[in-house]
Amino acid sequence: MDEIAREADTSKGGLYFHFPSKEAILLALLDQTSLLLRTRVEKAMAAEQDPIARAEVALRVLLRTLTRHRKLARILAIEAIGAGGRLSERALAIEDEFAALVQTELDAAIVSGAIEPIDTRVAAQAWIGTLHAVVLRWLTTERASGASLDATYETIRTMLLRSVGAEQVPPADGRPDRSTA
Amino acid sequence: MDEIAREADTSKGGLYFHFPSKEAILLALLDQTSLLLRTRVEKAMAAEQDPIARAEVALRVLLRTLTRHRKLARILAIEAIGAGGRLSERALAIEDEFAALVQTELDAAIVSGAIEPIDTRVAAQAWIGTLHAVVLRWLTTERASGASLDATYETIRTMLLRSVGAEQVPPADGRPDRSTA
Amino acid sequence: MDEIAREADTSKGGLYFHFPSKEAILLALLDQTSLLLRTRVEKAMAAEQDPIARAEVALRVLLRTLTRHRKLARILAIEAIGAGGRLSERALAIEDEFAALVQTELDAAIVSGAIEPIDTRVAAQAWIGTLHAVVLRWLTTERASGASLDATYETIRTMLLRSVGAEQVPPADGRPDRSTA
Amino acid sequence: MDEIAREADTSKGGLYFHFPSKEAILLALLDQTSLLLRTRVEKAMAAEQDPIARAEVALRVLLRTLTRHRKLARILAIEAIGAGGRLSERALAIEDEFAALVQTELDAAIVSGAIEPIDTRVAAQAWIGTLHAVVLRWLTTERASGASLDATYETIRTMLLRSVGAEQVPPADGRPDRSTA
DNA sequence: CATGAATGAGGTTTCATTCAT
DNA sequence: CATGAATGAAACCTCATTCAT
Repeated sequence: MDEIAREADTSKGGLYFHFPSKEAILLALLDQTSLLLRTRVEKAMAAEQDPIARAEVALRVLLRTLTRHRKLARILAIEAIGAGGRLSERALAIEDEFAALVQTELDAAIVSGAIEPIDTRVAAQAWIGTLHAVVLRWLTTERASGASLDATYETIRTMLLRSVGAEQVPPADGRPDRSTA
Repeated sequence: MDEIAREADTSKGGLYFHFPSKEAILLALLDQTSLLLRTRVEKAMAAEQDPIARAEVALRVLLRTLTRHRKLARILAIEAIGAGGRLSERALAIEDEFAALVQTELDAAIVSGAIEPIDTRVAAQAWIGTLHAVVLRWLTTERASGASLDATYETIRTMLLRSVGAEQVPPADGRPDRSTA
Repeated sequence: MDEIAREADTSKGGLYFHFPSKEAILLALLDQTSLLLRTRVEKAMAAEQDPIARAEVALRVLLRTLTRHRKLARILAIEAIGAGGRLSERALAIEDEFAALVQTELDAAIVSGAIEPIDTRVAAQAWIGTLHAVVLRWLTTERASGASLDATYETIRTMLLRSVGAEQVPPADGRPDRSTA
Repeated sequence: MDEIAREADTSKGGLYFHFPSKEAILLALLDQTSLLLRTRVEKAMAAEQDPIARAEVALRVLLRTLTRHRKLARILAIEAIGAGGRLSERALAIEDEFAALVQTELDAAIVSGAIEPIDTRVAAQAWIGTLHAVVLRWLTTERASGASLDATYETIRTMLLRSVGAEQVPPADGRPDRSTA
């Protein structure tokens, strides 16, 4: 609490005026962070039409945003989960939210016939879990440059699309991919 | 330490006679657990010939063993990672060990032509990350029955094999799977 | 720390709010005590002109003040020295400070021709060491009354003055001593 | 106790077979050390006839022996005194023993007319206290070479002899000192 | 006699929380 | 609303002593 007060340029008493406990502060931080993430992810998804493209761009933006906010990524992917209590619950619930976002698109992709029927709840969890693993690895090694992360992303993008039997959609950079024509 | 001493039916002093610090106890616990896991996984892998089958059985045994030792799974998948310091390092190193096991098989599968070339380090991380996600979900929800876990496993098995472009190998129970013929 | 907190009518946590460690508390106590002693000693020295008289009054006031604060004398003369670490260093440094005070006067006495040339650093240490011995003896025996301490002081005063070859100066109580005329 | 057992090439249990407590071990160590010191000092004294020479050689041998056994000097001059309880008592009693040795010679010197009447108990304490101060300073600074210690000793020898009004006796190396003739 | 595993009281320090100002 | 001194429970660790083998 001393450190939080110092960083926030206020006093410990001031913190307790606004929040009932330390856990409440961290919970609020998680909420705010997840809102930031959701907003960015949903904005990017709105720019895509195809369900698979929407799911894919969700992951891409998630990864890009987390790697731009290393400390928040640490909190979401490591510290909150290991903290126990309501913090763990909330951190996992946030992952669930993003999984639900992905699941919705996978469901739509099944309806449109783009992919074969599959348990989309588990599939979405797997996608988010893979992203989690990549972020975790990046957080716990300093070498990983942005370039290597981009290469890593291309690899998992290919794997995840294949995992649900999706034809390779064009990369998000807009270059049309005619291989499926 | 009081709680550990109580559970171990000994005293705090006795603990410190055998271990130099609390961290050392937990580190030893991680080592012992990872050894148990490795032993079971490698034994199961030895019974398979095909690289993809070996990789697949590794995941299956890992999942089965972790779900049979809920507390150790909690420690490996959640608590050690969030604990910071050497404990986090070790927990991640253990995941890396299993990823390396999988990577070796994927490399062999590429050499044998069973799957297309791919960045096997990332692919193995993705596989383990997916398993991690499944275990995490199981740990943080009590409803999940053994049956639903088995169903979940079948889903991710299919996904993971597809993700590296592998033909669907027969399930480990020996029933031939002709769907890909 | 429990005992310090109790005596100070505060809590252990309160102590740690004001001091970073137990050692810091004791160090501060040593500093405060040595400041008190120095102040009294220097005030008394300022009232004397003759270097030997100034050195002598320093010892007299030191002894008088220490015997009026038995607990602090215990800490300075016994406990801090045996405590090890920075506490020992500081306690010895405090004795050195007083030795330096005495040394300055002995140097002046040599310059003025009042005493023969001598290694004043060692001589000052010897004077302070003699005082230390007297205080130590008084601290570790309860019988010693103020009267016997005064008699003891007269004996060591005579010895110390003789040790540097000083003519017997008049006692500080102002009664002129013509025995050396 | 672990450290003592290790240094003594035995076990903690073995220690407790021979001694009832840690304090008893240290007390025995003090006793043995003081016996060693007494033996050497009394042997050297026996070689001298003149009381003042005997007192002086006592101090010289004490200093020489302590500086040849730095660890024991530390224990006697610092650690035991600060340890509290029976250890402090015993360490001070040992200093008292040596003071008594010196006192006996000073008494004889008074009887023989070599020095003026004086409170020999206090005088002997002062002599030992001066020696204590010199040893303490040597123990807490590493620079002090043997040579500088010898020079220091010459200074305090002169001071101590003067302090009781003794004619300068010849130094113990046998060279007659005629300066006082 | 010797061993070393075990004990447990006590040590210092931390930190989320409270509250008088 | 804000401050920061104060609280005290709990954390990790130490070590003189005991005792079954």
